[in-house]
Amino acid sequence: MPELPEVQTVINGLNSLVIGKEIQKIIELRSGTLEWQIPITSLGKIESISRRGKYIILQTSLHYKLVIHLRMTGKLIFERDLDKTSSHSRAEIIFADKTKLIFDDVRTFGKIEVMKKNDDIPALKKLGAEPLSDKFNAEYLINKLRNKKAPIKTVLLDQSVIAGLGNIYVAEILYRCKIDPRKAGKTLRTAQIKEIIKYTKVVLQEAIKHNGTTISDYRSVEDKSGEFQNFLNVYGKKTCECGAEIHKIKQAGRSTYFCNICQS
DNA sequence: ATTGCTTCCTGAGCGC
DNA sequence: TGCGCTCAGGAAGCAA
Repeated sequence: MPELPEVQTVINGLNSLVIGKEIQKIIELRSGTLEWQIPITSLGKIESISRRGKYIILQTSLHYKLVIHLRMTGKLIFERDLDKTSSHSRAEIIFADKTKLIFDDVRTFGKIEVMKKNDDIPALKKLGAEPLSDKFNAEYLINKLRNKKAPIKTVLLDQSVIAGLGNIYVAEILYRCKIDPRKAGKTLRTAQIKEIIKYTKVVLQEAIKHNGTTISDYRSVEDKSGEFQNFLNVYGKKTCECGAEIHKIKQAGRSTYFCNICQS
């Protein structure tokens, strides 16, 4: 599932492949995928691409923007042949130079929203700090954890606390910090909170360096798998490096993997 | 205010 | 071979 490193890898790919391309049209192949806030006949060229949390934002020259969320199985695949199709194509952005960007999404939760460049994106207003920014520091997280009775695992998945983490990276971060995912957020010591800050940045940067994690569906814009799955310590694992069994439990409906020897 | 359950959806994997 | 079941999960919406 695309989390921050996968989304960033997609953006890096888009930056080298679609900047400056004129959007001729966008075709919706499955209803509910594409949402037009306003009727638009011409979007213009793709001017810049940015990320906020797990959202991809494409700015166009005629003062519009496309806001894309891949959710669990969404992929943006660049294709030079207009006739090529994809097995679960939900929408296609057709460029004037006869290339296209396919939005492929098995589980159909992903969305593309077209809106005016200066309009607020409601979902973005709720997002917490970018984990790789200076705003994500000990003081910030201490404040956010102050009243959290919920387990730290659940808190770190909350996009209004940190924008961009998902189930895989939260598991890996807590493993590196040696913190039990079941521990209530507000009970963490300052030293532990500092560890979370540190390893969140370390793990995300390492994952970006390896083009993200591919468990099943995730692919880059050039349809390549990531490599960070080869460096996971707990997510989807049966045995810890220490030799102990990795525990798999449910927290707020999500699976959590951890080593109860190393993480206590 | 906080938390966690349910919902959306499809395909993989499993037992029989 | 094929059926039915469970599981995977990001985030919105809702209920406690």
